Amino acid sequence: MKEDVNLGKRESESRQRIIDAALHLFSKKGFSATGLRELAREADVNVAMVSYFFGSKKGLLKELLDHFFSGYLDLARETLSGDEPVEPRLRRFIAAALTYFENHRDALLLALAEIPRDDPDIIEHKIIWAKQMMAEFDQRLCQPIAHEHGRNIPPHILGPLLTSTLSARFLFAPILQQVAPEPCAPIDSATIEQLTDVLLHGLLRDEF
Amino acid sequence: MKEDVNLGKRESESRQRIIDAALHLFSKKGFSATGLRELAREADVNVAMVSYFFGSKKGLLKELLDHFFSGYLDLARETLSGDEPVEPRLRRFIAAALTYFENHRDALLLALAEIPRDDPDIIEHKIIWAKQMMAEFDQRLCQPIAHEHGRNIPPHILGPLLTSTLSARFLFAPILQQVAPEPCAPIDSATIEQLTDVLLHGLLRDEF
DNA sequence: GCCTGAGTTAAACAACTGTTTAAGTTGTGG
DNA sequence: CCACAACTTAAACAGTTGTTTAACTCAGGC
Repeated sequence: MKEDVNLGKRESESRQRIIDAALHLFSKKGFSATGLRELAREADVNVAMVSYFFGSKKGLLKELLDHFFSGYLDLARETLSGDEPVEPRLRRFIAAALTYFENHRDALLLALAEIPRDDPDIIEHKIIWAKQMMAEFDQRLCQPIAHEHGRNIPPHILGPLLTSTLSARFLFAPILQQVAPEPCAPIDSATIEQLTDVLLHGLLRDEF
Repeated sequence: MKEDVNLGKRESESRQRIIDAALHLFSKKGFSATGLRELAREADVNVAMVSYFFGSKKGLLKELLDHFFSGYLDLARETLSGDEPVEPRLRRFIAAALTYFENHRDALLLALAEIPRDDPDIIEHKIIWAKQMMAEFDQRLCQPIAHEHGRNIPPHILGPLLTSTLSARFLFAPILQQVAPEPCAPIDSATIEQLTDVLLHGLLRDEF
């Protein structure tokens, strides 16, 4: 984050309204298709406030992505740490990630859209995050799984697999809500259990 | 597709160049962040040719998405049909989908980004596709899995789960290629086998 | 009350956007 | 050769874009 981004002594309400409006609009229309005047209107601020608080439209995007990715990394570290066998740790991770995604649906959709993008202004943050996630998954999941269960899944397979599988419901929810109501319901413990079951079976059971 | 979209008696090379350039640029930068002049430059055509061939920029997007989604639906129908048990059919589907995604990496990334978008001009196609996929998965996978394996996974969970899990490697490849070289290598049979293994274990094995 | 910093605004700006239009070119068939 | 359809182009257009700037307002501290 640039040093010249303005932060008041008190947490600014306008700033938070911009963030909320940005998450909403960016997730539904995409970053580039959302104009700043539309965003400002929804946030009830003047269009210049985005530059004032975030330096630029892209600065706003970076902040949203950084916040989301670092939250995800933090929860992975918290849930995967410890000396227990991998299974309870993986259970904890799955439940925590699903809850995190549920609570940050818009940010998740935005992040998923931005992951494969190659914008030079943004890519470094993503690379830093990806490296840290890969390291965490390798140390905390891939190696213990290999040790305890004899399955060798490299981190560049396991990382994307976990994140995508756990994201799936949320990614498709906006379109599936037009087909059936269930996908938009808040994720419940039965669904968490079901997805946990599928993933634990898939990752920790013996050769098929 | 609008009737006034121009199709020549001979397959137009310019048209195909536009499609190729669009897939490339839309997948890397997103639809809205890709300007038509940039696209025309890469395709070596005049900017008016997009409207000439596709009616509009959005017409081009619709065509790319329709083509991708219908290909995916077709392969699902082909691989999942028949009276065999669900396991060999699911195996076939997984291998075919991974190959399809490998061969249409750019279109996949574009489609994944567009899935949660709510653009009124495009959403109907996605809904039609989603309904058809759900019906296919329900009939061909959910019900047989419940029958043969006693696992009840609703189509609105299974559909997104399969598609996302099989997409994962490709979604993260552009960013992970900066971390390690493997994610960008063409998908090999060992990786297909590994992902098949994980999914079959996860979906078809007994309660954990 | 004054000063200062933070927040806010309206206007301006240069650049870009997708689309349209009219003219021109090319290829094919009679 | 001519007619016609398909393809191609350059220019124009109205609208939109993100950013900048200067002026103003507000709040807090001295």
